[in-house]
Amino acid sequence: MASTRRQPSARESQRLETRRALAEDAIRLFSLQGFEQTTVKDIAAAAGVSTRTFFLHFPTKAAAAFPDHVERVEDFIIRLNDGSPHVNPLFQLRSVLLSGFHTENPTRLLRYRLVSQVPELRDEDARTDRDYENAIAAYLMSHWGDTAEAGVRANAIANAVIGVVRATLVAAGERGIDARAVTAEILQRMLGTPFDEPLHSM
Amino acid sequence: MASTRRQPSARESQRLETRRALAEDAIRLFSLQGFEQTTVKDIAAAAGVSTRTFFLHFPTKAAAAFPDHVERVEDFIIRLNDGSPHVNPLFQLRSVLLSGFHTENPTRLLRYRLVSQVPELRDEDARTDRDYENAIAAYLMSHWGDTAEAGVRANAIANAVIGVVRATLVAAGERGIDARAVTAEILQRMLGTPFDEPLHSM
DNA sequence: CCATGTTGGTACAGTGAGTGCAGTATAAAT
DNA sequence: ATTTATACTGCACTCACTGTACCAACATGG
Repeated sequence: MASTRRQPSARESQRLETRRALAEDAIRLFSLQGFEQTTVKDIAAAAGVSTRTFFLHFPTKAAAAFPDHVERVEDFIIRLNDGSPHVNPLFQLRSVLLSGFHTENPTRLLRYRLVSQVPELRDEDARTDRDYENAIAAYLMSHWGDTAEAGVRANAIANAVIGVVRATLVAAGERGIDARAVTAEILQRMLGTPFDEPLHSM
Repeated sequence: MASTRRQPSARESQRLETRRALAEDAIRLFSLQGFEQTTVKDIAAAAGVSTRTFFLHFPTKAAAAFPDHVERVEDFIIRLNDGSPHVNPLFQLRSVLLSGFHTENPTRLLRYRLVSQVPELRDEDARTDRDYENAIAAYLMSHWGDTAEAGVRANAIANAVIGVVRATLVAAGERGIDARAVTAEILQRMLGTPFDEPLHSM
């Protein structure tokens, strides 16, 4: 693949450390004094680098709040394509989405509370969700074929299920409740009937 | 309520005309020379006003591409609450969403092609979708009650159905196809079984 | 171990979105 | 006729983000 995991050379580990410090200080300052009140200059100063360096690591100020996004999407794609090729892809999708809840730790829930309170971070979150949507759509189309109708159908379902998960996580962040059961039930209703079989009663 | 529709006074009509000109020139210039290549200064100059005036009418550059957003959301809410209070709210929701497709004219589809091609406008579009999501969630909760679980459920469903409609419109904008039938079918599958009755087979 | 290319970071100047504020001119209200 | 409200302007300012030239430290091949 592109980045085979080799020994972290002195350079690479220093780079990762800078990135980690930037993300940590960004989230800390956003939580502490608010997103708008925090300038990129503040974040860079806290991490001990120049503001120009910040933009070598993150494309926007908001992106620093989602430092592990690429890895998480990659992991999601791997888990999607992990199962047997004979299982119904919608069942596989549901299973992967629900198993994802197990990886939610307190730190991430704290981050979701921050995200749900800051409009700019919600926007950024919606932006990152598009990568999951595209991954889901690509996965479904790899099973359904590459026709225009399958494309619309795959994208619609991808948007819908990500919408459910996003709403659940936002609710969990805002009200601090565990909404996994509700999510499971709604996904069951939405994905329970196989979408790739024709509808009889309409 | 707040703004009862009276005679458009000389001032109000002038203001509306300025706003209309700004939106029209914004969309025209975005399509013509690209979003990033167009500055707010360009738009204001084309409309014959100062750049400061642009920001009296629209909060951001991207917002000028969605000038009728507030009215459309208001109209959507009215249509949602229009039906009989005894009809299943999910059926009412589906009906209103599908009837909304009739109001899509060529101009709006052209706009959607622009939106689907420009990341910044897609972000703005996602932002405006939140108003629809909140409207749907509020409507559902007005039928289901104001409990925490109903809230999560209502928000999840709102996110899901808006996700379906968004995916459909984006697909329609990108590939120029009429995806209403697919949307209708997916909404039928998603909203066909009443979510407010308990699930028996799980 | 030295020469040389590579890379993470810096300094600096610039663009453009968006805001606060102090105006002006004209429509509207009294 | 006087006052008030409002659509708009001009200007100065902040800050996110970019292009470019640069440096210093590391990596690599002979």
